[in-house]
Amino acid sequence: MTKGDNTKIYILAAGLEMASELGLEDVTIGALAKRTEMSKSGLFAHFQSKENLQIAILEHAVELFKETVIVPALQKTDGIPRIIALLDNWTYWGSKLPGGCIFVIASNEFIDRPGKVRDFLLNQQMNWHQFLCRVAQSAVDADDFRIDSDCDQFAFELYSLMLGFHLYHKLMQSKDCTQHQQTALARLL
Amino acid sequence: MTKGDNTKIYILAAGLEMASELGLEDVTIGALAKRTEMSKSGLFAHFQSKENLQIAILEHAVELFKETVIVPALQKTDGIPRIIALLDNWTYWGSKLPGGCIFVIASNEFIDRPGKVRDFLLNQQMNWHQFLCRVAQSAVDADDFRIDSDCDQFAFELYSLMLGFHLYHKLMQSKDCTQHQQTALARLL
DNA sequence: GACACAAAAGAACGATCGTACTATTTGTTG
DNA sequence: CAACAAATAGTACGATCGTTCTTTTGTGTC
Repeated sequence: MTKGDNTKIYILAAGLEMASELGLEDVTIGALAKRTEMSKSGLFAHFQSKENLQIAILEHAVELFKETVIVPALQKTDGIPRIIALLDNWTYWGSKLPGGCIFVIASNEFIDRPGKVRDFLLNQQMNWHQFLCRVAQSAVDADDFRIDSDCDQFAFELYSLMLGFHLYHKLMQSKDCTQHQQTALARLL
Repeated sequence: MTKGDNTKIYILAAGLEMASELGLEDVTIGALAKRTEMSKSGLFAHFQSKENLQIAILEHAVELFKETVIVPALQKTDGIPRIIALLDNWTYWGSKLPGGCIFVIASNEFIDRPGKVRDFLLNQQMNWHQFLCRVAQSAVDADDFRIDSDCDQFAFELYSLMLGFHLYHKLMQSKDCTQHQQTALARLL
């Protein structure tokens, strides 16, 4: 672990927080340099372009996401316990970032902005959906679900509940949304 | 209807489209002036500040939203027919804008950006939730729902499905998401 | 057609944008 | 400690940002 690598991680952590607050596009080199107490050029040298910085932030977020959400959930037993853990971990993940889950924020931001960042997000979101499908399938295999359950359908509905929770919690600061999400999940299971 | 009013409406229509593409923050005075073939200062004079422009775009969107989504739904009979119409109209509304529903885009954008724009969005989203609640209540009154249905819960789940559809459709371009949304709605009703 | 007022354009402001180039500092290795 | 490479800072670039002020153009009224 060289010095440059340490700095880079430090930058990316600050960049991730900033991206959650303002969106990826408004993580400007100058503002991020100020926040990390570096010079614009010193920071820029790590990434060579703003687009690379944006993708590096997302890659960093993916690593954190795996640590925070995926790995702990996979340690639970197959089926419903894992699904519940997944939802809990996802909520926790969103609570650690000021604007909530960076992938939700950035995905909405880049819906109509073609380029490498959008491509990355598209890929990440597809992977996430696939992962939810596999988790659902493992619940079927564990006999927690009816055998004819449509895993794609389940993944869509589960992620929709996360998106709903995100907006109700972060924008509207609804006190009931945790309960609403739990109730909806119970019916879904 | 004076000339200035006409121009203003024309600007707001272009601004709404641009905001759906890029987000409200990136609707730049200069870029919007180029798109409307006006001068920066000529355009600016209509709004006095960028914040006012952003709010004017949202107010314009609210008017359009009422015309497109709310009013036609209220013409349907109470209960399930109205709910189905609402979902259909909402989907149509999102399909007319390049980045999808401006309120979803802007809400995610302004989650952590305090100010008048966030306040406006917060209010608009609360109203939207309340409206969904009332529609659900009218379904209870029309005996389409069980009498003990929790309208808040229903509104949360219905809006979550819209948010899920939005992301799956606009970012991931999923072909199945219409079907998934329909299936989820059927179970919800 | 002259007058008054509204609407739009023009020009300029300091600030910040992303990026390029050059210098300086810091770390590692012989 | 010298030498070299890696990391960071300094400076400057044209472009664009939001905003202000002044000037021109357009519209409606007596």
